[in-house]
Amino acid sequence: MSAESLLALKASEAVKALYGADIAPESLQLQPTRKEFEGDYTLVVFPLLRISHASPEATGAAIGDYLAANVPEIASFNVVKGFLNILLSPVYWDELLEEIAADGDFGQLPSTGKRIMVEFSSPNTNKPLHLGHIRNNLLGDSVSRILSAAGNEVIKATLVNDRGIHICKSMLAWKKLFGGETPESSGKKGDHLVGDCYVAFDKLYKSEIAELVKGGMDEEEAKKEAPSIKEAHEMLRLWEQGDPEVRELWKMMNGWVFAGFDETYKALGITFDKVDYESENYLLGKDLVREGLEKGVFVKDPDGSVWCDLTSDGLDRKIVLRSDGTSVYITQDLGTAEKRFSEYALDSHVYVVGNEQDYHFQVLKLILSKLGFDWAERIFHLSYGMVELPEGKMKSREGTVVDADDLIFKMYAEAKATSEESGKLADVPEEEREELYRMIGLGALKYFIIKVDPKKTMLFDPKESIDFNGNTGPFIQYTHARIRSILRKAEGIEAAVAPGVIPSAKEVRLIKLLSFYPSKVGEAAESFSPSVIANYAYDLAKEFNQYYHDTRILGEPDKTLLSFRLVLAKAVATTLSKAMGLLGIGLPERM
RNA sequence: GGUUCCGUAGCUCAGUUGGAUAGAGCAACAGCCUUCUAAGCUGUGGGUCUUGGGUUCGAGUCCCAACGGGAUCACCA
Repeated sequence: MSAESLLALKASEAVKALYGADIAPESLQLQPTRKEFEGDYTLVVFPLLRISHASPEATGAAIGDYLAANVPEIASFNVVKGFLNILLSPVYWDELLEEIAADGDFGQLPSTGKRIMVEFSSPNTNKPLHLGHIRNNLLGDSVSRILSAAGNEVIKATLVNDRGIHICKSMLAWKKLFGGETPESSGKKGDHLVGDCYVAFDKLYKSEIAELVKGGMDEEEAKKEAPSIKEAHEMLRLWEQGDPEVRELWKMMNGWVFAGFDETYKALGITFDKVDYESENYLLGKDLVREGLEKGVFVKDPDGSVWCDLTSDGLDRKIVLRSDGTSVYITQDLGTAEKRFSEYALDSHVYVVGNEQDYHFQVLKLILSKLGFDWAERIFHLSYGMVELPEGKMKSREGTVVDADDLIFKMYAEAKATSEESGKLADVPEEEREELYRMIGLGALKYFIIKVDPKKTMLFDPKESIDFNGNTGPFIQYTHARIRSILRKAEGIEAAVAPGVIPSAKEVRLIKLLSFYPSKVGEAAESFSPSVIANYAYDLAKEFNQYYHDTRILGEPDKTLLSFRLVLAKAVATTLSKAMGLLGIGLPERM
């Protein structure tokens, strides 16, 4: 049992014994003591004054006396205003450390028996991935790992957006303007080549619009009448009819893009359990529309289009089927959700999608629950904020994006430069060194993104490179490398916790921090927020670095104490490694 | 305009679900490498938590309003 729950239980007994009132242990306000006060845990007694009918000081002292007499783990207590600070005994910390060190599954929470699907990434195949996608991928990957550590069975899924007008734009531009260029002939990564086509289309399209407007057409009209957009629409129609030539071109260009994406995913260390393609799913949902019409959830307009009226829920009327009978985006999403929940018997489904689609998911959930699916409320939209540049939003079509591949390479190069400057890895084999540079560069990038609360819009300034000092991934990696270095040198020394060691204040703080790890995993899972884990890992690393600075480990003459410190250091390294592992960040043996 | 998210140090971000004197990092300045890795450690300066009300023993945190910023409200995806 954790100290916190033990104390809460005993405090609840105290209240019963002293004042005759029943208070549930979990409703007591027990928290870690702030570091400017003496104590380990603090009971806030203000809420109990109504029961005790005594001053805060007297109430705190009375409960403190009771606890000290009945809980052997308590060494002493003090009362400051309405705060009862409780100090636990050295033996308690020794035993706690021993428990943590011996538990190979520390931080792996018991199974909930639940199966959760996490959908993320879901890229369009008409342009390469950029920094915004990186945030999506890292969040999805990390949330999956965290949910899994919290005892759930997790299925990582992605839905590749491989068809539609945007793909046709790239295809058309390639056909007209790229003279048969291929990734092989140009040496360009496939997704980048297709992205160039997309930009080229946009340029052409805009010039056509300008031309038409000059000729006296109004802009709205020109946007519809530009020859290139009409051609793109024609191409989409041919694609839907299965025209062999169009399908062939589509297959070839998508193949380039997939090869490019694979490289990027590999560099980021991201994998999926299930990959769906929109080209195979886009007809899903039509049955649901039929069903909804029968149930009266949807209505058909005279022109044949089908709508869901959400005005009584404070939203608008939403179209679910066009007048020509073809489906819209949400139709497919309705169908895909239904298919997944029934096929996989999901308990819940998390969608990692940017906050620009908040409205879409609100509507999606509402329509599903109107259709009578009780699982609709177990859909969670993990809505994350945009990554912005100092100038504002990134725009693919205008080329103001931070390219994922470029950024990953820059981080690697930066790590390499920093490392070479220090010369610490001079004797490490080339291949291993390269591996370390990648790990550190990626660690800096991933941590930078993931330490921020997902909800918040975050800023990235390409002119200032991502830091390697301070509250960063490499800081934590460095702390780990230091510990591993000590442990290598300590090989042969027996490391065990012996009772009777009186931990220093710093050591107690470290053990306490370690003991928080499982509850941090739970908290992160509950709020779908990897930043909780990132901030925890930083706190732990920072605490250890302070300890490292003023406490010698290997030089300690007392064998028992030496052994205790080695166990502590190892537990810190292991926990850091687990925590960072949940963020998809590797920790090096040396750096 | 409706809905929704956000507003904390010069900058980037935390803030344990309402608790004690609001914390880190970067940037600036001053120190610490004959001692386990200086990608580290220590110190100094820096705040009307956007503003105004309310709820209560207690508000950065909850409620209301205003101001500022983002997103969204298509027979687009």
